[in-house]
Amino acid sequence: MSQHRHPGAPGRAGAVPALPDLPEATVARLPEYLRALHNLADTGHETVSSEGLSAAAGVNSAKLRKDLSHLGSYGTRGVGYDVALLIEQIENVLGLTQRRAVALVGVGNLGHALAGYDGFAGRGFRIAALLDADPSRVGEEINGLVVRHVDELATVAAEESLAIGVIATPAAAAQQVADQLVAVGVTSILNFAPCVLSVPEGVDVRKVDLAIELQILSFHEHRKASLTALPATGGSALTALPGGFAATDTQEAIGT
Amino acid sequence: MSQHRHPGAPGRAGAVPALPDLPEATVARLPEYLRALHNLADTGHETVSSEGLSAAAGVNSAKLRKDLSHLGSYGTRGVGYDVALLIEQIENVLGLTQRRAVALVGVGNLGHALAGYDGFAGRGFRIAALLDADPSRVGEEINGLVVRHVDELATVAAEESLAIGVIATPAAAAQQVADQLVAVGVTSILNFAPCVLSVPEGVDVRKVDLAIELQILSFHEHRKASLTALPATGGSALTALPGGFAATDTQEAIGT
DNA sequence: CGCGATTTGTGCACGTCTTCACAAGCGCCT
DNA sequence: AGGCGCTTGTGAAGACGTGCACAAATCGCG
Repeated sequence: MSQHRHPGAPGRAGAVPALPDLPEATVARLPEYLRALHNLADTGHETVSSEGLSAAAGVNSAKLRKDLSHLGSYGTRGVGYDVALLIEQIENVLGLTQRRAVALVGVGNLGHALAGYDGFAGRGFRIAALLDADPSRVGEEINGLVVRHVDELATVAAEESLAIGVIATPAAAAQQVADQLVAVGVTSILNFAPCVLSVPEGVDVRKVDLAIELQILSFHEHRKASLTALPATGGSALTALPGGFAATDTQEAIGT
Repeated sequence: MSQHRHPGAPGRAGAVPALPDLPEATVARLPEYLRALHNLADTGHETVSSEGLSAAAGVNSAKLRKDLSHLGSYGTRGVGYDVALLIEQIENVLGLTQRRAVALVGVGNLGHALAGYDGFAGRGFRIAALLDADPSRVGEEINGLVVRHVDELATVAAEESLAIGVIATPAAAAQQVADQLVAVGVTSILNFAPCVLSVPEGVDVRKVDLAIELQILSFHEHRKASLTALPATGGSALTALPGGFAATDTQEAIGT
């Protein structure tokens, strides 16, 4: 039951968690593994093989093993991974041991939905404040939180240590909000506004854009339509895929 | 003003648009370029250089040129790209010339927000139907559309050709909805439910998971905190980044 | 105690993506 | 017409990510 201590893990740092400098692609998949692991834990599984976990997470088993190997050696050959231990390790690496405070700016259509999203509390986050620039929205109560004016951001930041800012404003306001977030010390931003943010070095920005996702799907749809229009060069070109389909964020064809 | 005809473009297909088999990474960035181009067009720009466009889209200029070169040669050396022409070409490649019909399943918290999202109409999509399994939600009118029961999916599909299905249900219902979508011929799915979907070959699934995005940010936050805790080995390790930061979906540090 | 079944962890080869650096091409000015 | 500056398009090299295939390690059983 070692709380969080790699026995002889690689990576030479002092005493602290010892960040193993994970590949970015691995980091992006760890949350996926974590979710699958929680599911397994809830259904009473004590251990899981790389094969089983990879199936649950929708990835290749070799990839999963390589990903996990970057965290250290937390598996037992011939047995598999201890579910509880692995959950603990991944949460540790992702920094989810502390419940991070999230400030959500923009309480419009999307902001409302995000404020009511239960995936926050369940996955290591806590909405610390709802903010909006529109005075008519200030004071509204959503999910037990009162909307405050965005200019109170400094006050909010003083009250508690904000880790992450979520921008759910129109594109026109996003840059200004980002600047305000950065000004109060936020160094991680999740941007739902369809625009590019410029931020100083050291600040991370991730973007989620619904329209972009749809357009990527549209491309594939367009491509598939063109393919079926052709007389299928070389056998069943549709059932046996051309073989360049699956990519970064696209899952495809996981059996029956 | 050639409507859509590559002069001597590579890629040997019959007469139709001639899909050049773009790299997936390029496809993922084209929508970004498209948005930047629309902004430029709205502000009166006739042409734009790769440098200018790449700055507006938040990417490297060489990458942008290589991406665009995959579409064909639509630039003029010494001048740049014709904004209107490039918009047309990208929309053509992405299959946005036809307004694709989107079926949105799950009209809960998030579904409401998506139904009200104006990025659909503006970017080549049209919500063809709102569906939900909850009878108490059926009949509700959102944004001019009436929510129908998910079992009517076949009827909806018969009425018009559904291109894309969006799943905004709880995770528990997502797989069943996906099956239903596939059953009526949908071959592209955008999944907001935090779970892995299994679909037959030839069906594309893209996933958007808020919690995952936050957890990835959490990791970087965690890492940055650990770094500042150290006595900064080797000069200003914080202002001069370790140099392995920027990745797939993460923009970082775009100057002042 | 040894053996076989099982599963992890990883070296290696391959493919994809990114970035640099520069030749080729275009327009403008003289 | 010729030259000059600017910008595209691309070859090549390097970084990164993926997946195979197998050795090393562990458990259970006879």
